[in-house]
Amino acid sequence: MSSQRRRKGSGRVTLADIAAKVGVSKITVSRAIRTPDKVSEALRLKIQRCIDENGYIPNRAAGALASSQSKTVALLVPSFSNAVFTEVVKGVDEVMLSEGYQVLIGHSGYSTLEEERLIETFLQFAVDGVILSGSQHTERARRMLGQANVPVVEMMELADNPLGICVGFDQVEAGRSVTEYLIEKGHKRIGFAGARMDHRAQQRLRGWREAMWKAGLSDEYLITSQAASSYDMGANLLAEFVQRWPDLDAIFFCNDDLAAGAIFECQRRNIRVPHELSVIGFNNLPIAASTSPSLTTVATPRYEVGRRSAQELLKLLQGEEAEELRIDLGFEVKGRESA
Amino acid sequence: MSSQRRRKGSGRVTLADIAAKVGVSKITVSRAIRTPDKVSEALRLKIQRCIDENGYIPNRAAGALASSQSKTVALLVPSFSNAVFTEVVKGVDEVMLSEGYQVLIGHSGYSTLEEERLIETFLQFAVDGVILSGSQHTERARRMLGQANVPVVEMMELADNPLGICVGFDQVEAGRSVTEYLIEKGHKRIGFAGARMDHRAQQRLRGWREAMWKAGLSDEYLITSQAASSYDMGANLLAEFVQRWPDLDAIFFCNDDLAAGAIFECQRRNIRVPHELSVIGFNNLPIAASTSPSLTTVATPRYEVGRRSAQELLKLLQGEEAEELRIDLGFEVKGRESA
DNA sequence: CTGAAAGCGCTAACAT
DNA sequence: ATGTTAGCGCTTTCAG
Repeated sequence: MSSQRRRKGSGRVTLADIAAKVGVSKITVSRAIRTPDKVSEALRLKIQRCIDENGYIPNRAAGALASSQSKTVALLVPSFSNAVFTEVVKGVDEVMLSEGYQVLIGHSGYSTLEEERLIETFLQFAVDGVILSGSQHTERARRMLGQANVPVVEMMELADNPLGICVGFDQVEAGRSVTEYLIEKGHKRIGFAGARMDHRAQQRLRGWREAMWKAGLSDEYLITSQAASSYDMGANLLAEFVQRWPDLDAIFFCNDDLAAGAIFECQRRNIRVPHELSVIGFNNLPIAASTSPSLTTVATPRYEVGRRSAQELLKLLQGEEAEELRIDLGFEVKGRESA
Repeated sequence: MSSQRRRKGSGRVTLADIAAKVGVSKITVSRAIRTPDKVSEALRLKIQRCIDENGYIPNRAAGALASSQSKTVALLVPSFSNAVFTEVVKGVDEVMLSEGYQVLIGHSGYSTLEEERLIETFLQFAVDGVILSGSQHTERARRMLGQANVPVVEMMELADNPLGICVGFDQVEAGRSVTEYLIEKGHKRIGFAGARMDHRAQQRLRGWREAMWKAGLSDEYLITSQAASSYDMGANLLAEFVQRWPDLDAIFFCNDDLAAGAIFECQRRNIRVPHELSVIGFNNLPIAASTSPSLTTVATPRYEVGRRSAQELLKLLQGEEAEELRIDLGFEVKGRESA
């Protein structure tokens, strides 16, 4: 007859159920789970058995509410189809998992507006920290992150004005370096081919341009597209380059997908790489080592960026002050057959 | 003063804060957000302004707790680096987002034990539904899902005994089909090359074997590895095949990554594909259309599998009964240059 | 080592 | 159209 304002509840087994069955208080069950050494062994075992038998699964929403700590962090990447980020995700995930944090992953599709929407969503989940890709965010996203007062790490590039701290490498410098590598090899007419020109690709373009200027070479051999990067797009870009500038020495493709597509197109057109034309890519994705000829490219520390970002976030989460605001993990020009 | 059992709280702006500032009750603010038409326009506007000004972000943990629905679903994939699943994720995400659900993504690294761990974690988040890859799960995972009483969709293969419903295509049939395609082309010595032999790859292998038997052909040309799939592995497998069986007609690689790697190796070895050797892959990833020669493969409806899985889960979430338990989305042999 | 009471921030249920 | 009250399932705080 206990009727009167009955609520549904989830119908699942709760901490209170376990407590009642074992004949202890809720807090003791809670302790047995979270701080086992604060509960006598006998009791702990008894509680554990009851938990197993009843398939009790703690409700984290309740826990988060009570402790105002969700033990989750948000990780925002531009895209899953971009293999660059799969390793970043792996690095973040491994570190966070080992510290008992759950990583909530979102992909913005290279849209800062979608990123803003995701930040809002994840903030609703009361994430304890946020890892973002890049340094380009909407005003509102910045404001929300500020108000929420959560630690933020930006990765993959070194922001001038980091929201919190940033972990990555100098994309401009990388673009410059690899262009200088080509120049040192004696190339003069060096093109830049880009697609999906996100902020990082634009920085590489800037590096190319600076290197060309510095060497007194022309930066006219430039074709970029805002469309998505793909093997096909790489093939198309190559076709356009050889048609417009038949006497080109080399082309710097802003990523390995494009460069690999260009290599395939060269095979079809019987353009001998690197004898007639040098091709370089960016990122050192697995495909770079496998094509024929293999692809000269820039090796980027993606996995390490993920790990380090997570480690730094963890420090902030534990209340430590950041020592370095901009953590540079470097890059390396990887000479192979194509250039 | 008012001291006595004070708790920390999150320090963030809450619904109560907004209610107090506007001078209404909490539930009215709640309604203004969730069911705007149940609040007078004037009040709604006033509340909305206050929310914006104060940067209020609803706490979903609290909402989930109160309503015992989280408006989130879990999506478990074996791997992010496998491009097959990036499209599945995209399909699921698009559909779920459009219905106001947030998708929590986890990757099991092809381990059913890791999958079990993820299921437990996501169940702690009180997800409303779960989408799994494949039909292989641990006993404990099955039990947890059963007890949690959430709708489950398994995707990518057609389980004999689905946990809930399943959405995919017949992997055995696909393996058989593409082998028959080769047989019809007049090939007799057809090899099967596999890596990371997950359950789906094993089913394709079975299809190959069945087709070979049916045609009275030998199934001796078989090499598989439990190691991860990669371009390199494809190249290695090709090398091993041509060494062991120099007179082979064709090789069915269990996925496009392997097949592409094999194509690259053929280029290096000057093995003319398809004249000397036919090569086929599986999945029709973007690379299949781009290599030279382009890759004959099996087009699989990955994106559609994602969308449909989400749609079916949505139906279950709304309490509808499942009409079909096994939803077959088919596949298509995609003839190109390599076979 | 164990427990009682209070409350995290929100929504369901029952008013008016 | 708006409000009151209770309570979701857990952890914190204070006590013993």
